Amino acid sequence: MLEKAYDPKPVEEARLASWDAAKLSHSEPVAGKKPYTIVIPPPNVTGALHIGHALNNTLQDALIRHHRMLGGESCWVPGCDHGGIATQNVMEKQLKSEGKSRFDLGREAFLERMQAWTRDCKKTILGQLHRLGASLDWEREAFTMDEPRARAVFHAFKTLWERGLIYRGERLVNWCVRCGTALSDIEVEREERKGALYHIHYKNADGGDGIVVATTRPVTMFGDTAVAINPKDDRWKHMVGKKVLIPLIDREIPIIEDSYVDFEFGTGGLKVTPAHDQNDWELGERHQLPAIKAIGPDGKLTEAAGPYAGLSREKAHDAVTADLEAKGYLVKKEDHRSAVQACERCGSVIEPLLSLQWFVKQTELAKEPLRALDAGEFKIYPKNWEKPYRDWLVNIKDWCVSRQIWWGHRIPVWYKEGEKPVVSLDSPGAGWTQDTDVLDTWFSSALWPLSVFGWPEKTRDLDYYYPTSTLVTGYEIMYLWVARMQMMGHAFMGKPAFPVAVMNGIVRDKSGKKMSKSLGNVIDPLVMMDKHGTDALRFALMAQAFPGKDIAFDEQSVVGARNFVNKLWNSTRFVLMNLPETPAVYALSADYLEASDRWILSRYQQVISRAQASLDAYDPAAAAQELYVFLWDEFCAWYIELAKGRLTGPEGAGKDAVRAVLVQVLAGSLKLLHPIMPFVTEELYAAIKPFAGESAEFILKSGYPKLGADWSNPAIEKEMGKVMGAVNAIRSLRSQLNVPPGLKIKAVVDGEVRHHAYLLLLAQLESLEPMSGGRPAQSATAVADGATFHIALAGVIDFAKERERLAKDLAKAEGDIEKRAAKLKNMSAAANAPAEKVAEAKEQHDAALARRDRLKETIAVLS
RNA sequence: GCCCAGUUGGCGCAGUGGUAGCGCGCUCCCUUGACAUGGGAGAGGUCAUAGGUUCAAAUCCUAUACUGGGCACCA
Repeated sequence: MLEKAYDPKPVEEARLASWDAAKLSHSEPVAGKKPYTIVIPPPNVTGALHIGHALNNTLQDALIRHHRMLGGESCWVPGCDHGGIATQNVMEKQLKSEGKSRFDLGREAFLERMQAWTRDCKKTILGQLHRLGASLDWEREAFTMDEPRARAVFHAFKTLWERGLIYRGERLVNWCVRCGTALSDIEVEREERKGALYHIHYKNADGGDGIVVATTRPVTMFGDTAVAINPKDDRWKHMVGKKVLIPLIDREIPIIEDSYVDFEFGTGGLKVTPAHDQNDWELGERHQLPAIKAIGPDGKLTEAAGPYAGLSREKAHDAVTADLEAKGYLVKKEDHRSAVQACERCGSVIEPLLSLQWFVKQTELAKEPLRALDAGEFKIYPKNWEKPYRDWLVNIKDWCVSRQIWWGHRIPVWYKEGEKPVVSLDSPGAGWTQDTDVLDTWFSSALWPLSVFGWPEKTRDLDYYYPTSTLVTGYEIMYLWVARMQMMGHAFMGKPAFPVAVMNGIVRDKSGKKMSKSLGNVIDPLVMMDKHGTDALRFALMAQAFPGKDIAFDEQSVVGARNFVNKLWNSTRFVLMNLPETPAVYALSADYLEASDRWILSRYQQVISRAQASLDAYDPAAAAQELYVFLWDEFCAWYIELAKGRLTGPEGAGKDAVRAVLVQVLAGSLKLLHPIMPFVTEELYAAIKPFAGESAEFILKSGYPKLGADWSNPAIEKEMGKVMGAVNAIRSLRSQLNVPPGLKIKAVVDGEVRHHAYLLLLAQLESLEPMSGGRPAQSATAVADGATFHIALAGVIDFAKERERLAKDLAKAEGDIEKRAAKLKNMSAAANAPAEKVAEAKEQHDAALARRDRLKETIAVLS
């Protein structure tokens, strides 16, 4: 017999062990069978998983399990991402705490240490996924930097190079001074920061008045190669063609005209620094201006800054502004808010820096993904993400893929004095040296759906599993990852990597703030699992995972889910208690069924299709809620209570019939819940399956629930609705009169109501007789739809109070009638109101009238 | 500046034309043989605002306000 309360820990451990032993989540190509494939968004090896991973992976697991139950060959590929800069930063922090830097170790020793760290980290992460119940195909574990993936990366690089889509060139790139590397455009975040706008006087070289320019960053002036004005700007027109001197260093630069300059901003004079600003770079190109670097890759000023050379950006800023003021160059300083770019990984301010980098041309690669989107070959859920995705592809810029870090795939290009560079995995021979940069981590991530199946080899797996079926990931990496996988998929396989991408939201704290270590509001999924059980965490997340929406996560939701798990446990316990010890099969049959049986079967049938439809629409929250309400409010609260009538009675066909309904509906519900709560459902299924006539070793292999016949029965649902209404009315009356819940009372009924036995059972009635003659003395009245109940309570009833209570009911009823009458009037007057709806409204209106009349009648008798 | 999403009871959220729902919290009652991780009964919302379409609007349209996000930015 089951314990009184569900204890997750032993069940989870035992079930995981049995699933592993049976290799339940392993997949091999099966000829003629269409696979359902998902590749995991590989977590970075930066530490442990957070609650967002729990959401993302539960979502995928639910889809995988669901498809497996539907009979598909499901394959979910696990793995981790080496995580480039993010991971290197973690290691550098570690080193720093030891008082070292990566340069102290040297490249080789550093990479060795990274490998060791990676091994540990992978173990942690995969262990956590396992613990979460993720039915990943563990034999297919991949890593973005393992040998097969390295081959894929090399092949991709080489192919793109040969197609002329990769080039090296000196461009202005986003440079993170702290990380010491270039970044792509989407790895920088923009934020508005408070700053100042400095108006600086540049004197004429020949001694004239000169010009005043406005800038937020005076330090960049050492890289100025011109001052630009708008050709329509009369204030400065006379300056065109003249030369001015950069303050403090007195280097001569020309005044040029360009319509880019906004003469309403600042002073109308724009200092042009091609080496440190994108717009200035473009201006420089137009006017063939030289680019002078004033700031180096280390964030310090260069020789171009004369006396300030060697100072950091920040120190130089202070020194330069102070000197400008002291020497009278500073005309004005005003408060100014400006957009600053920050490194997404470390938050430091990005320096636009001219440097030699590798780029992947994007315009051509974006063509096929765009076509696929427009052709409906690729869909994003929820759909509103499709527009930003399209816009990004349309306006795409070349992708800077080289990073000046050590952790990553080294760029497979070799150089030798006097030779053309060669693309090769290994050294082409003596005297050749390899490029020291590594590739952007997203380069290997972009190949993930291909590389995990052995591409570039034409493997059986690749042929079978590619393209994958669904990608589930957070919307924050739609450009970084989703779009790039599609580009690579089209480029190398001629097909999208997946026809569907499902975007999950961000798990925030309960007040809606993003979780972060510094805020101290991080929720550890492991802690939640330990405290409340894995199924509870999974259910809590799924129940809130509305498509694309962020979740405000409150631990209370897990407690609620834990209670639900326990409810499920106990409902099974109840059913088992009412079954014989020696298993017998209770198959569903139409014989001996009562109204309540037909009612729950009708409801159950609807739930089966709705749960499936919701999951098919990638709406797990709808499925979870549907199942929650069905199980708790309908199966437990009503059906089990009604079943007790027969279960406490004598053995016989009727009792076996109710057992069959209990067993079959419960077993099916467990299957429906399994994708969301795998552990408890497996445990309970094992206990119930002999009675359900099933023999699958695992619930996952038991198939999706189906009903042999069509049990849909709207008439019974309506009929039972009336019974429930009557029960509620009597219960309400009892409660208001403070009748003890256990006390059985006598009642008489005026009007027609069916299923007296149900009323006796659920409303705690001793008897229910049809009213003969008048209303019983000393009684209170409950008015339900179609029937009036009087319960005799000698000595208990305060007539004044009873009248008051009924008057309140009457007021409600009158209000109700008013609304219904207005609606009916509207509809009747309208020519285009559907007849069916009008009839419905009429029926409701008449019922309300009848109810009011019966209330009035009762009140009249009382007074 | 452009675009997208959101605005529903104390809190978190469902609800795409026909009498406002759920979870949590709150109030009262109940340890009745599945479950107090439970049961029963309640209180609590003019569905952001203003217009419009419609017989009928939380739901469709248009504006406005606020919140969040994406994109692009004037140095």
